[in-house]
Amino acid sequence: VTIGTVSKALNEQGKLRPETRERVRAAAARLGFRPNDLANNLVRGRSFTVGLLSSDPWGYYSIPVMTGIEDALSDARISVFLCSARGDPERERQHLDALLAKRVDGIVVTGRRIDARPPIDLGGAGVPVVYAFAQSIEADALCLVPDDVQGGYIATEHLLQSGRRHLAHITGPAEQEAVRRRRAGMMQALAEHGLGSPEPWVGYGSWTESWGYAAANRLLDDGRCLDALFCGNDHIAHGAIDALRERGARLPDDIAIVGFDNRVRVATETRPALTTVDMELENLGREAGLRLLGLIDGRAQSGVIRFPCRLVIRQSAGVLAPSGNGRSRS
Amino acid sequence: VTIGTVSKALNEQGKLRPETRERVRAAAARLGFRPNDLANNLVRGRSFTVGLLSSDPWGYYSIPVMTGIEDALSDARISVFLCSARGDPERERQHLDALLAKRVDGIVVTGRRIDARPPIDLGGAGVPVVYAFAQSIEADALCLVPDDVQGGYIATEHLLQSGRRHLAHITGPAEQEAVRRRRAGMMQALAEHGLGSPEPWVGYGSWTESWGYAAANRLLDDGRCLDALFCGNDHIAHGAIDALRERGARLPDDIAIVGFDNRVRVATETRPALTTVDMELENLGREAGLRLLGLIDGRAQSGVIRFPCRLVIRQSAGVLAPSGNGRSRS
DNA sequence: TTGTACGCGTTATCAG
DNA sequence: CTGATAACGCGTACAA
Repeated sequence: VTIGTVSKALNEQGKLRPETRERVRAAAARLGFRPNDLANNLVRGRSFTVGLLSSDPWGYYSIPVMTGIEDALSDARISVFLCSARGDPERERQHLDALLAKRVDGIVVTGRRIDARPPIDLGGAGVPVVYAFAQSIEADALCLVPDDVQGGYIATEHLLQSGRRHLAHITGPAEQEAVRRRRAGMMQALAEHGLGSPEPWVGYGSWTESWGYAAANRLLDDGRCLDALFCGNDHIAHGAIDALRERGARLPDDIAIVGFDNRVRVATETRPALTTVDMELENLGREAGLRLLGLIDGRAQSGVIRFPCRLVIRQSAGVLAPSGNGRSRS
Repeated sequence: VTIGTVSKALNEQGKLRPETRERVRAAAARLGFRPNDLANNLVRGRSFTVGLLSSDPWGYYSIPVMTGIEDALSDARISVFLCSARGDPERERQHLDALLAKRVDGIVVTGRRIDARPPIDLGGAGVPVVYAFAQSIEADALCLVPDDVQGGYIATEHLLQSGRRHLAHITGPAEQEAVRRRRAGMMQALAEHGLGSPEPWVGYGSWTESWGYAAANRLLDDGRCLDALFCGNDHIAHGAIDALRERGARLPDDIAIVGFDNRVRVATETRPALTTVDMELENLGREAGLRLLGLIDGRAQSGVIRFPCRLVIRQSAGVLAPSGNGRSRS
């Protein structure tokens, strides 16, 4: 019935008579007693919390990453502070200060895009950091990102395997790393099939359905020889499909289409349903959580690690089995 | 140079010589010293954290709510634990236990839908709770939800103001409260214009683009007299627009369309761009944060509070000014 | 104006 | 096997 004994009873520690242990347990349950983590953490010098600093205002990509992180961390009984900085450096500072004051065991930084960003400023606090779906410009940071080259490769490979030879690529802004890398993966697959030149048509624009619609119409207006379309994301693919349908193309027979992102409410709803590339962000988040645990335990690691994407086959590019089988290509 | 003095210096407390205060500050900055919130919180008996328990696996609605909450709470220097239960009662229990052990000052519960759910089980811990975009079946809970009746009302009113008289409604599953309430708002507006009977066609289905597409096609096949369509969400509206366009209807001249949700990457991308109802979830989240602060400070409140929706006018229903001016109608 | 001692709720160590 | 005590890092009265 003394304070120290209770601790041992509830934590299965030390030598206690089973009867005492049970008596304490019963009393604890009856009183609704819960150990106070704050006090516990104070003496152990750890908070069993991590901060998730997100720059992605709508959570397009943060949500699955976050889910994965939580999944990996819940086994270690670690809770997650969500901090949406919304790209505002001022908010980021405030959140960071709060996290450090709360003595988080680690920090995960997620982005809206994978393009390298300035590192977060820890002010000398030795807190482990991992960038998930984000990259830091500092050399020794640990960054986890999807393998966009491999993603572009398996998308293209799938189109080529189904016998297509005249590809075009409608994609996002040329200055984004993901755009460049997906295009590089496409070129790599084409080259392996001896189709590297002349280079296929590549249209840079925005990540929107309207851009996909406009670009597809332009392709048809130009009267290009075309039997396959690789779209930089699912919204673009949706717009392209609408344009092609309106102009009377039979899909996928006349033109096969592959998208990117596997945004479910989009990809399953196009007519035909969209074959697309999934970045497996939940898995990336889980990996981020696991590696953060590693850093917390003192196992050093750094560098950019790319995780393979997966082809999700629906109807927009025929019904072939996947070929790339997910091995990394970058 | 002593421990207690530092506390006073950094917290602007007690009487100290300005020089000493400055000296301490300089040293603190140099050493990168940060007060340990855990220790502070332990003595103050508050953690300055709240838990956000989300049942919405993809964050469709949780994200804006969450953003608003964070916004409201950051002024009170409160951080947010994100817990995604994904509808799994087991996960919810675990998260809840963790939150209570961490001594959160309050809990916000968000849902995927507003339909009443069982209350969270606090096990007798006196922690304030507010349900945001969620409702509890218990009577005295504080629940904040959008006013779907008013939302349906302003959508319909807008169509009627532009001279339309033959409305139909394509919406989600009949058993969802939001579906019933939006429909009720529609009926109310129609009744006020003497158009309550015969009742307009209402199609219940799923929240998907493909359902909108199918339902619109069915309407045209039936050869119904139709000059306006109120869709239960933007995905449905997108599908309906595609179907109408394919069948040669001129939009919005032949048929005016209003959606629901103001999901930006959808509503701005339809052809024509979609006039739709915004639930202002970020505002709802902010309100949830504010009211949770109220509960924490001991200001009791309870009951279901509905927040008005706002009509966002684009091109799909003509270019009329909004009429309902946002006053609550439920 | 500054230093000292106590308490917050735990766990760990040691003495009984 | 169980009870007492120090320590975790801070704020805060109170003593110097």
